[in-house]
Amino acid sequence: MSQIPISALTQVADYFKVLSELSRLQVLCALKDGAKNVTEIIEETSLGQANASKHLKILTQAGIVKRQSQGVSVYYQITDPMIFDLCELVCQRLKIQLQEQSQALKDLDGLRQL
Amino acid sequence: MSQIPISALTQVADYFKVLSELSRLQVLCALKDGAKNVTEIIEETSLGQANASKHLKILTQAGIVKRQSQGVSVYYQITDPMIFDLCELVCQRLKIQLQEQSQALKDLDGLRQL
DNA sequence: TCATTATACTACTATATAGTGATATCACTA
DNA sequence: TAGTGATATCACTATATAGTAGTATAATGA
Repeated sequence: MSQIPISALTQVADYFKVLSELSRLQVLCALKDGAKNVTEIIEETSLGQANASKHLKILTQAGIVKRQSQGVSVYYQITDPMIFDLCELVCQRLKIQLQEQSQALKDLDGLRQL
Repeated sequence: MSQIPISALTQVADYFKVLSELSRLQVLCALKDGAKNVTEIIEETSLGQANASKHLKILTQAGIVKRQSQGVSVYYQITDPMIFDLCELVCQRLKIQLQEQSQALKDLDGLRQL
């Protein structure tokens, strides 16, 4: 029945999994305006060094960021700005859901007055 | 520094987390062409009954699907087709990455001939 | 060469959750 | 009202992974 092969769906799920951690989204936000080295990323995200390093590895392996040594430090940058489109779509959706909830609350409040 | 508040980013991460499981994507695919009841969903996805029920609850709580009792059975349907846009974007990206990898392999192969 | 700084890796703990069998609940029917 | 089928929930196990302390490696400068 499923037209889409499991293997493809698994890859999509894995991609979403990379984006499903607050810490990694924080790293991506830190890189939104351009490349930064690990120290800068740590400062901006308040992640521990080892932890930041681990997340950067995961993001690199997923092809979402790109690693570039420069002297003693390592610069990371976004490979694919598409991820911000993804986030934007999700944000819009969450906003709509909030509005609907708020409207439902109002309706409920109206009911109470009967 | 981070313009985006942690709380908003957390919600985005949570939304991605819901989409980061193969089983849940399978359920969503099963619902792509319209509402189905739990039995049909189980048949199409080969998930266990308890497991399917759990995933349907998670998808419902995330506002991605909608639950509707109809007699003895319960029908679920997609609330927001936007998720398929998300999947499509990710698929496109994965395709590009595959192409790049394939090209890199070719380049490596060319190198070998020198 | 030694010291220092930046980054990565290893080993570990704690937590979250996917999957599953058993049970509960609910709607319908004989 | 008892029985049946559909769905949800509970309790449990197994697994994955986020965070962290400590250590290793690599580049630079004294």
